[in-house]
Amino acid sequence: MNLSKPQQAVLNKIETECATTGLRLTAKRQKVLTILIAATSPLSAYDLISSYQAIYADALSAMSAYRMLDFLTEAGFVHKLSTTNQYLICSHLTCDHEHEVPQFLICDSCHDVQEIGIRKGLQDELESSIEKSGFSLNSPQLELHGLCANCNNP
Amino acid sequence: MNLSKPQQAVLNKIETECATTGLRLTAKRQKVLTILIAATSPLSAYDLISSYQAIYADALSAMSAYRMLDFLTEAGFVHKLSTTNQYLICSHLTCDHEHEVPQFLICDSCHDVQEIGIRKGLQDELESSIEKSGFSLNSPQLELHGLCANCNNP
DNA sequence: TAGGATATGTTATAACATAACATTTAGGAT
DNA sequence: ATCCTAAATGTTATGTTATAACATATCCTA
Ligand SMILES: [Zn+2]
Ligand SMILES: [Zn+2]
Ligand SMILES: [Zn+2]
Ligand SMILES: [Zn+2]
Repeated sequence: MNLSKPQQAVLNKIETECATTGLRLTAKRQKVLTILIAATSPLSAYDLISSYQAIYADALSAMSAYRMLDFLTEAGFVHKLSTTNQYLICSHLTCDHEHEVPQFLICDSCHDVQEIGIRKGLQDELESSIEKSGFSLNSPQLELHGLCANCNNP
Repeated sequence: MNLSKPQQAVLNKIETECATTGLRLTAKRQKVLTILIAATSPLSAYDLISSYQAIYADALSAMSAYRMLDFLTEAGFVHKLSTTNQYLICSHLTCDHEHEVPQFLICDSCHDVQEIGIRKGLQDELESSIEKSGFSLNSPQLELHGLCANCNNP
């Protein structure tokens, strides 16, 4: 499986981070990551399984797929879109800035997804408005549905 | 099935609104609504089916359940939590103010859910920050996970 | 190189959701 | 009132997403 240069950079970054933190990036996990990095749109778990079979000529069981997706999500390399039950590589792995609260703009027409970071001040206000009620946030993630620029002006 | 006074008010409000707008609130839909209004926590579609069977001694097929949930959601009476695949009655049906962007605080410990409205200015900023990228929002709904006040201070 | 922790394999099944087509019901036009 | 049409519901089957439970393999460390 061939990755473009920027895609390879993402993989390298993850490898480095795993080496540093002690997370185990096994061969299978790396293959799964590679598929997600190369994907042009979010994949369902079973999409991933099909791709894996097609690309590596090797089976990936549902159980394993979910375990690996959990691992990668937990580590922050991958995000899950819970409105569509799909998984995608984080778009901000090779950025300098710290990773912000992920906010996804999901086009309901062409299914393109853009990951943007929520502005700090906005996030703060969101959090403070929430914490007034005694609620403490875990990890907010916003999934916003609508139409992308292309689909708006066809 | 007995509803408390405020619960009955919610149902009445919905009945009135349907009468006004021409939406058809059939007997089955009303029964489904009643269950959701009386529920103390969000229900999965299959929870609803079980309750329906238990309470009305009558079958509700999965197909029908999903169709009714779609209808009620579409009408704005019910919200779906896509992070948990559950449905719940809107908490703001009998409020005076217009319904705001729904924002759910979901306790990952006790599974309590609180529906709050996002402050107008915050919503505006969220939207404008998004629309700069040419994206036009459909109906944003925020689902935020964390710990509720009770579970924070046990 | 033994032993424990972590990861993966395997099988089965649970939980969530929709397709396709038949039948019934509600409400308006004649 | 009767017909007509659209909307709602019934029915059966199946597709899709996700996890349980237990076995085996692999990795790391002492
Ligand atoms: Zn990200
Ligand atoms: Zn689009
Ligand atoms: Zn609401
Ligand atoms: Zn709680």
